[in-house]
Amino acid sequence: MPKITLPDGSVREYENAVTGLDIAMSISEGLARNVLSVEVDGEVWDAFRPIEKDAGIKLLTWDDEKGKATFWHSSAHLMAEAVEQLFPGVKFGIGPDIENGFYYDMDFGEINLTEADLEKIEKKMKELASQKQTFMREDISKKDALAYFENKNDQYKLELISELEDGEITLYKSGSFTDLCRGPHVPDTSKIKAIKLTSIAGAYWRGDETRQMMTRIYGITFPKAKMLEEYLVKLEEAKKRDHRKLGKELEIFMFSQRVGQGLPMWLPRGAEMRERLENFLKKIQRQYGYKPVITPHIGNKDLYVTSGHYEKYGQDSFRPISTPVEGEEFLMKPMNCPHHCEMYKFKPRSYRDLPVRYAEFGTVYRYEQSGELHGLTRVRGFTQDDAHIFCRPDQLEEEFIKVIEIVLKIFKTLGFQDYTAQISLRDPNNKEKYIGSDDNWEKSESAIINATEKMGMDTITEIGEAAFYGPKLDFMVRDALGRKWQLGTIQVDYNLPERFDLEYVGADNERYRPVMIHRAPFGSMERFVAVLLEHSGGKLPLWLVPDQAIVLPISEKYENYAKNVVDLLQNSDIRTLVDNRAEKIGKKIRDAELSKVPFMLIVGEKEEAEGLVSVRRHGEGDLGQFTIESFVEVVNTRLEEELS
RNA sequence: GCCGAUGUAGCUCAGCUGGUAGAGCAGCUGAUUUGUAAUCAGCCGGUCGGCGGUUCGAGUCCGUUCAUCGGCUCCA
Repeated sequence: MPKITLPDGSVREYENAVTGLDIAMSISEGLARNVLSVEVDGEVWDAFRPIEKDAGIKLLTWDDEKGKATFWHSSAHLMAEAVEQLFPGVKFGIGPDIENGFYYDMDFGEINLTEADLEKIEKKMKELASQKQTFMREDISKKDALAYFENKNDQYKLELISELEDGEITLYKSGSFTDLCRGPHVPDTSKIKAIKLTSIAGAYWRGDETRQMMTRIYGITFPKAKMLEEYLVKLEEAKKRDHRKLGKELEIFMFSQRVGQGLPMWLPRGAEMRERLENFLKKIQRQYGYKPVITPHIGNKDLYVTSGHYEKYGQDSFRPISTPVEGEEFLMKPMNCPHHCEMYKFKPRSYRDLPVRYAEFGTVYRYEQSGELHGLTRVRGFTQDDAHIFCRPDQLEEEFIKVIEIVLKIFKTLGFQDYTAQISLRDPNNKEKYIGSDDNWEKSESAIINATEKMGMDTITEIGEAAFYGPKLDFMVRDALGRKWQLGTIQVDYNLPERFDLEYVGADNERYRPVMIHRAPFGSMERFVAVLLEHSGGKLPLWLVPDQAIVLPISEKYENYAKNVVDLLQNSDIRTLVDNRAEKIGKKIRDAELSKVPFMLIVGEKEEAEGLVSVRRHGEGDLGQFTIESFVEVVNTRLEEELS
């Protein structure tokens, strides 16, 4: 006689074991149609699995993330079934649901799958889905499970099973396909109405590059055809916002094969924009007591031997630069901290001098793997808005808080409201991956946790994600389309002060070791600008945008007046262009709209006669006529709002 | 680095089964002198990513290499 408690607190009693579907049916038929799975005391179950004991349940539909996950996981099975029918003998790895859809890793042996095959599989899936195949759950002993997949000659499933405990193994069967699976699944395949296999890619078995390369097929499915259409439209929108496309269109940056892969070059409009960002941060840093420093682009190899980076990354980096002196080697600097450590050592430091905060927009070079390069977000040469804070252990938490303030100020100014702060701690079961004493790790981890708590921040904590030298706090932002990007980072480091033998003299005249904080609120200028472009869709804030206004004379007759307007605006520090082409005003407006200039100033007979401009706002339209002075004021007010 | 795909004018793209390149936009020139998202005409522009091969003949087929894209892995 299970007693079932629903989320609203109501309790229903049933005579016998009851399934999620039964419960849904007893509420309404519509709900029963929509239910995908059911959460039973916090665990997601099949909606068709009998509940025998008292439980608190929640019926999951497409509107629940967990319901979606069930839907997509079942879709992965459906795809596997289709593949197995079309390509008998294919072996299966894993096929989970993901944030947007699902994938399945499969070993096709000698067969080379092409995009055209995706359509075939898709078609087969639709056929199978419409057969309304039910999913069946079956508990199976380890022995029987091994025997089953032994028979199928699927070494991947055998490997997975070998790692499972007897008694916790289940199979799911739908149509002709049986899979090792924890579940849960949707009641039947007919719920899967719209199917799109999106891409095909290679993926190492269990993410290990020394192991078999499998074929991964990504797909997404929906319960309604319209949802798929909307999703595809959203994908198109995302493509339009791609910073690689916008960077080209807006002339922000470029790459050249001849210069080299992953080596971005900032075009004038991009370089000016970057300078504005840098100046904005420099001003804040001055207020927070940072001192600018400048260091060279290369450093002696010994510097990185001392820092420990050479040992860890030397083999995967740009090769050292040799000199006429036998045995002398330099490295392109992969980070700025070793240089800054040496600067700390320039003179003896007193406890009164700390914290010392050295800031530098430092360009660094890292040999990223070629397949990993991606626009401005992943490059081989980039500029960090780097700074290193050398402080006493008792100052650590306070300094950490101040850095967080800077990061939050930047995010606020640039409109990244939706961010996640992730605390990355070390994996206590895998301590040999990290350097530094247990004691130091504990101290720095608690400093980060305390600082975020005092700032009242929402954080997520990831165990095992720390850098090898210390824990960190990373800021991830979501862009307008919900994609996640890592930007700012704050990292505690007890290791480099040790390796560089950094010291300060305490009040008791004893020598002590300072703590170091690495921090970069933007992360890198390249990545930040990339994210900013995608976040804004190229409609940059007025204070950053390359050209703030463009004057559009109606005809040649008003060119002189247009020139006057440009001069006046430039004198008021408004970045202004003029379009003097012999084109009609409609064409000039169209081109200006496409190039995303925030303000278009149309000038013709009326404007010249009365000393006015007709203002059109990008994406909004005509704002009416303004005097030059009042337009300047509109711009300045807007700038103040943005930077306040 | 690995798997797969792609690579034609500054940009976006066409070019069927091999017969020696084409459009729109941009640019230039001229005409037009224009009132809130494309005025018209003419012209310029490509050793079809590079190298090698097959062939009477290759943008089209093969090999190789470089770059880009989608993933995997990695990210001081």
